[in-house]
Amino acid sequence: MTTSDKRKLILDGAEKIFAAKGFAGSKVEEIAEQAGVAKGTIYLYFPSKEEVFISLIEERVNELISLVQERIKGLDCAIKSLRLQVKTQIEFYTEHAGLLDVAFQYAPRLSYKLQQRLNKSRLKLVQISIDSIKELVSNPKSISVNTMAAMLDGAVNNLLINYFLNDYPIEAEEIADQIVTIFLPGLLQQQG
Amino acid sequence: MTTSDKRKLILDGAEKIFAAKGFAGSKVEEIAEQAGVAKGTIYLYFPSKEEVFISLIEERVNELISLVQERIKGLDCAIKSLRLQVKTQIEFYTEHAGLLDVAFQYAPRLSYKLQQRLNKSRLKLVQISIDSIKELVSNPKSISVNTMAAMLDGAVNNLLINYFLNDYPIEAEEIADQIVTIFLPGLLQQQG
Amino acid sequence: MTTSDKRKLILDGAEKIFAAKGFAGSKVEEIAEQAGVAKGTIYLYFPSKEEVFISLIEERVNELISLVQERIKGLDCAIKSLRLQVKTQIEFYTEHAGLLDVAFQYAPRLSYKLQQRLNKSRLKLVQISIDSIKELVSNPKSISVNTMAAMLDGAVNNLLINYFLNDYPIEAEEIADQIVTIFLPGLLQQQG
Amino acid sequence: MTTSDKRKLILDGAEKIFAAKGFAGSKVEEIAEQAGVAKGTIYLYFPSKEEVFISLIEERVNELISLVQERIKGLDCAIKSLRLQVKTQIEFYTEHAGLLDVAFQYAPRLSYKLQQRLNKSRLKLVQISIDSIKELVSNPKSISVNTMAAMLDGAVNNLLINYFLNDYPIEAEEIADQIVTIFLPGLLQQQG
DNA sequence: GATGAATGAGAATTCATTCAT
DNA sequence: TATGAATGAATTCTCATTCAT
Repeated sequence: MTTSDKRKLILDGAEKIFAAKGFAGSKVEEIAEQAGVAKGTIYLYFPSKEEVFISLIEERVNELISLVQERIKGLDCAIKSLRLQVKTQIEFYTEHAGLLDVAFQYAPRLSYKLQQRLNKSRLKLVQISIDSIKELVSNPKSISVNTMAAMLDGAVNNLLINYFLNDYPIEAEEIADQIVTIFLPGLLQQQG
Repeated sequence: MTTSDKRKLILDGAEKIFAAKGFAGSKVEEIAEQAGVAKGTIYLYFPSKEEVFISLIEERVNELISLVQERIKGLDCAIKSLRLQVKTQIEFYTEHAGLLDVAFQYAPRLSYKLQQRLNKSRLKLVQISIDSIKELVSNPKSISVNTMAAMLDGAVNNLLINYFLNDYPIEAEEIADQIVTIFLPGLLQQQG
Repeated sequence: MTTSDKRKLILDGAEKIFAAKGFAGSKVEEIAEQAGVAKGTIYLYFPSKEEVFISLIEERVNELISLVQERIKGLDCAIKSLRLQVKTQIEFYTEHAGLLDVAFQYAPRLSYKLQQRLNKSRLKLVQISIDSIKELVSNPKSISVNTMAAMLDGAVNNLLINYFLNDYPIEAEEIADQIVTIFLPGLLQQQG
Repeated sequence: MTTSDKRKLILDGAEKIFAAKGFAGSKVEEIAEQAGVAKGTIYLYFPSKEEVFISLIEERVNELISLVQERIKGLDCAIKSLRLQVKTQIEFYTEHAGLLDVAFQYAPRLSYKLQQRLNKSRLKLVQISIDSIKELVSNPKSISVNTMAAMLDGAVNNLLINYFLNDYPIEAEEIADQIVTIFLPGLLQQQG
């Protein structure tokens, strides 16, 4: 097993625990157990519990971005592209349930330097939606693309939380359709 | 000073600290200091730190609900009613910045009994949006009112976070307009 | 029991443990137990184990200095004064066996700021001998008073360690006599 | 490279680290690094960190003894012999600054068996001074040779520490002269 | 022999809660 | 009622030692 295999093992274990219990509620020992390594091993790969946390978020955000970019590459229909972006995001959030919420929730308690790193990741995430909306609404009339992207992201997120809370099965296709159905008319009316 | 005055004092202090530092990051001592009472006094009014937390959320959610109900009472235009509901929510969230997010974030780490209480509050919140949308869209075609309400709530929330992050001034009127502008077309098309 | 009583209790407990086991070998829990308080209580009075250590040394050095100054006050014979100073030092070291050695041993591992504080105490200690020798040897011929004081202090210290190691009973009178017997001729020849 | 070469490498590395940071403050990893070997290699040559420590002291003490014996062999003047012994000790202590102090400081925390071994080394060291004083003071009047030797050793040690603390350059000749100047008269008066 | 990744017992420190005043 | 000193369970991080390569 290579060094980066073990790093991945730890991050995967950390994700399960952090997503379930939040940052403060997750014990390093639990993470180690979940990852199948010893407590001390975690400190060979990361200098602190906080650094495990930040690294995990950065990793996942980058994965999501790569995934979206790869999938919508070459699509020529802006509506299809938006829908696919939303769907990919839903699938990813579902697979990493709760993690990203936990992530940004804890930001204010981290050191300034770590907050900066987290915020960079957060901005990368919103950028995905910004790109998709830009493609769709080239000259928005009255609302900025950023604002529209923020609404879209929030709607996606909260709809998922709602599904989780009610224990509905998450069907990415269906949810993506619902989102697009509600948003598309409003977005299109923004076309200048 | 009456008993309920002191209770209020404690909850107000707790809100400031919880909103800034999250549940785990907030020390009882800090809350006491912020409230201007001694640490021990808090335990005269609440049996535990967790109970302070839950009581605070319940209190604030009830305040928001009363406020919305009072404001939209007697309005006969559904669109105006929706807009006012959104605006009120924005003003309230702004005043209690971060608190409600913190609240629901911590839910999974509380005991089952306390989670039940928190979820009741959460459902009450979504209910506000459900009521407004029901008024607007009496017979939705393909998407449930709950789903639409969840999107709306998520969009409101996230837009606010976006404003905070970018240090834009929060103008409730303007933000409410933006939300309604994007959502209204989609919602109206749902009219069966 | 007043606040300073408890502080004293902790320092007394710490002295026993530090002297017996050194800084690194002493556990905060043991110190607490020895002092008859809970582990957490120590952190009400001192911010860290290191601070307990430094405070203890400072306290004891100040006590020794006061004791010597008080005892030799008013003596007009320099030889008697030197002898009394040596004797007092011996009695004090005996009562606080090993503590001061431990103290200065650990200096290099403390932070710079704490080292400064320790060194101040160390200099205060040597100053006692310097004062006594100055009184005896007003115009030293070839060796500085500081140098002579350092030899005297070292001899006192090591003689005591030697007694401890061999489990001889420590008779301050006798040891003071031995020191003075060996040193006096050499010191007097330094009289310019 | 032979087995004993590597052993020497490790002990030399250990000395630097132990002298600078004490026993508890020295990490096996640092010692390995300083010695230019891997951590695991140390455990091929020594069963534990403690054993590295004790072996180091024994080695150095034996070197010092050999050095003194060799140098004063054949000298017929007892005073010159004493002075040379002191000077050799000073040179050795200077070269191995701090090591021996560290050594005996840690004795109480070692296992009984290891303490015995350390004490044997300590006695060997004092024996050097005892031998020199015996040569000078064949029938001491009132103070035992051991006692005088302990004073001498303490004075040498402390004078060196004093020089270190004040950052004076260590001139073995000069310091040996100062020691002998102060001690000789007292010692000679002990001649029965 | 040599390596250094992995282990896990052990220690310092924190902080919710209690309780004597 | 109100206080805040005292408690000790719980948690993060360290580092001597082992062992597979």
